[in-house]
Amino acid sequence: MIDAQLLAGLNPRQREAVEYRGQALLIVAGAGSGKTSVLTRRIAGLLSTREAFPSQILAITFTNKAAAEMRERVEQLVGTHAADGMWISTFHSACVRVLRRQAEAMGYKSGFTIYDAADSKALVKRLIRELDADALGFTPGGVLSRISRLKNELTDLDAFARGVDDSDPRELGFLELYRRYTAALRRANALDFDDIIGETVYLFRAFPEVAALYRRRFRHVLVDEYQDTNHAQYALIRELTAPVDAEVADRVEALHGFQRGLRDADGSIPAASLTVVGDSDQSIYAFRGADIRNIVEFEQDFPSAHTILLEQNYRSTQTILDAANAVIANNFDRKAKSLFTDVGAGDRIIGYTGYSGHDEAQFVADEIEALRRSGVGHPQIAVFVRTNAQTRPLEEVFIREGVPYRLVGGTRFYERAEVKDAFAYLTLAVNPDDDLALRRIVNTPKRGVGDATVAALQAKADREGVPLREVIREPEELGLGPRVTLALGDLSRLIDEAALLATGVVGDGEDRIPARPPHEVLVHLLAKSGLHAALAGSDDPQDQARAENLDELVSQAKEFRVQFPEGTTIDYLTNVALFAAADELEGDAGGKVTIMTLHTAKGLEYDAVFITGIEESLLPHRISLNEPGGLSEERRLFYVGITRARKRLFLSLATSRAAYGDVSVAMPSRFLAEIPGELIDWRDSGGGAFGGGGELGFRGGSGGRAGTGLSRTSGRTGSGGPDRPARALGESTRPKTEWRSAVGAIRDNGDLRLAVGDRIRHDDFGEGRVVNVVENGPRTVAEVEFESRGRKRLLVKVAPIAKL
DNA sequence: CTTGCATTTTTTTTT
DNA sequence: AAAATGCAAG
Repeated sequence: MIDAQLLAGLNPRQREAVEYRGQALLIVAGAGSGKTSVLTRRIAGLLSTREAFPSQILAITFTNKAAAEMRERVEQLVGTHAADGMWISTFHSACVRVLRRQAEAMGYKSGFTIYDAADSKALVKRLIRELDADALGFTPGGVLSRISRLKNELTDLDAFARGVDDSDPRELGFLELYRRYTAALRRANALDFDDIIGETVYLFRAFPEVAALYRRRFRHVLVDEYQDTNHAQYALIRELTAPVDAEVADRVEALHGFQRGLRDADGSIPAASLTVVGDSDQSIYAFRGADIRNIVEFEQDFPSAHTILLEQNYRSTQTILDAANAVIANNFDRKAKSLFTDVGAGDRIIGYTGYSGHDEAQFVADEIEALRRSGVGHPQIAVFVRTNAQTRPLEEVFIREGVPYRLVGGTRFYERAEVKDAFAYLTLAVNPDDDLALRRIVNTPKRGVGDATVAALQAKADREGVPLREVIREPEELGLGPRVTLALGDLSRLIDEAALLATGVVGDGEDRIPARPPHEVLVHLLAKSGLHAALAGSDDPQDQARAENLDELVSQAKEFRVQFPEGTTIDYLTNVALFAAADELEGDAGGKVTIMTLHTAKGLEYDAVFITGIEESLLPHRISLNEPGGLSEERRLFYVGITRARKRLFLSLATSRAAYGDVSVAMPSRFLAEIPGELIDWRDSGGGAFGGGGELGFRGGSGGRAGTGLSRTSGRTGSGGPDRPARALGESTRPKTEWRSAVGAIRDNGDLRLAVGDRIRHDDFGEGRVVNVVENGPRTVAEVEFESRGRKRLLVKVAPIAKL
């Protein structure tokens, strides 16, 4: 019997989700429906009733941060140490843990390197060059995404080769690239992100005893965000939750000296229980291979499955939920589901149309200040963007306005060149086979090792079938210049020293000394390689910043030491490789507003949420429109964004936006027309991004009335927004004409040039005379003295003006 | 082999 | 606008 305390405060559905016992359970959990509470109480229930030991529980989350949070909440329910033996981690962390333990079985060494996207790309780029494959139209990105798709589908090299059309030279070219890519990873003792999952599945399939070990151990498997699993992850779950034959079970128990565990009548170990939690409407990772069918077809996959729907939302106001429901209803291929709450309507959504990304950012900054004055603190506020590039104007305005913020994700610290260089050194200390790492740093800092030298090294390595690292062990044999020979010898000795520090293994492993913690290895490498000195000694201020980044890296490595006192250098590198953007959110926001992408925002909630850049070609993103299901996924992304908000929601867009060092004219997103007009209060675009002056040309600024240029042209001037049916219709039948025609009102004057003294006519302000022009390419601003309206500043490219 | 300058390309989202 | 690439000069 589950303790009544564990069920306190739960609604009947949630309670059922905690109490149900059976082989398979699907919890369809709408946004904000309290699924984390349900999951943690379900785990706590299993522990407190002694149905399971902590060690028998495997919970898979989407980010490390979510895992830490879940562990903490389970601990709060059942006591601090009860949760210790549980595995709560991401797919990738769990698989790496398995693979490091069983690496030899799969032909890897335990110290394998994990290649991130940039590493993989660098490798593919080189392979394309070597094969002259760009002549066939191959690009690194294209090849990589295809390889990734194949791996997510568990189509390995052999399987792909069997099905390839060998009359098609392009197909053969791709096969050769796939082959070389696979071979290079193998030789480097490296796995890419997709391999981490795939190789674990292959491991379980090839070695039933290994699979049995984990199946026997994990009696309860719980998977969060199930809608974002790809085929390989699905296969992994099937492997983990399959029964074990009697003979295999006997063998494994004998081999490891285990007691005879739980068995069925026929002697087999029964399948573990599986609980998955997900929401098809929040599936936003199809581009990464996530297959929505995994959740849609769960009941077919597990015929005994029980399904529970959680639709009551405990997060948002009814207004916000109405908007979310209306938007998502436009996705035609979904099961009807509609969130409701009993907290009441709350405030209306605020809409804003700016004339530029800066203007939009100014609106956000102003509203944040207003929120703060009304008692909403910065940590309760988040600003979402579709693409990382959008954060720039936000940052600029926030800095100018003194709005404290933290940026999550974006150009990540760990992706900076100097940081990756440092990691390449560290990698070589634990994985000497990693040729890519050696290539990266062999001439960083400069040692006079150019392409020709690297080619000579590679040639010898290929001849002898050894990694590059071995070739630089005896540089004299290469017949290079004396300086280069000396430098390579020094580098080789440095790697040996670092390897000794990192692993504590001397020579052939006969002797051992205590391994040093990762930050000490790092400090040694940074000092002795000259990497830090080369940057610190440079007169380029950017290099100074890079040197400081390395200092910062060292402090982070020390921080790792505090968190994981037993962590080895390999653990540290793994930790960094599997570090996710959302993991940065751990701890409190420190009094700051959070800026992040819509993707990173999934699973989070804030009192006030700004969704910015709600424009055609940004949300939905232009590229997504060419992909099957792309539009629906973009709509889900918008839905995810909306449902993050508890009390206040702000939707904004800009009519022109800087891109590629140019200004492009944007149209409002079709998604805006899907929100019932009465839910949104459209503000005009007044307010001075240019120092409190007038409006920079966009029509919505005229007259200070409510409503944007969009609603004006649709014949409405009230606060109701565009005139259109509130009811959601199928996408194809939905009338969008008024939005389309509204869009026609946005001007693009091309490269109209104005000079002081020119007379112009503005659609709203009438005639005026140019009194000043600040040339700034496409962002040229003209100051105009209007006869009736006074002085205004206009963005020449987009203002509704004509030269007289 | 390195440096500096000119030219081209790039931005979707991420474990 | 910034980063990556290509090319010529030292």
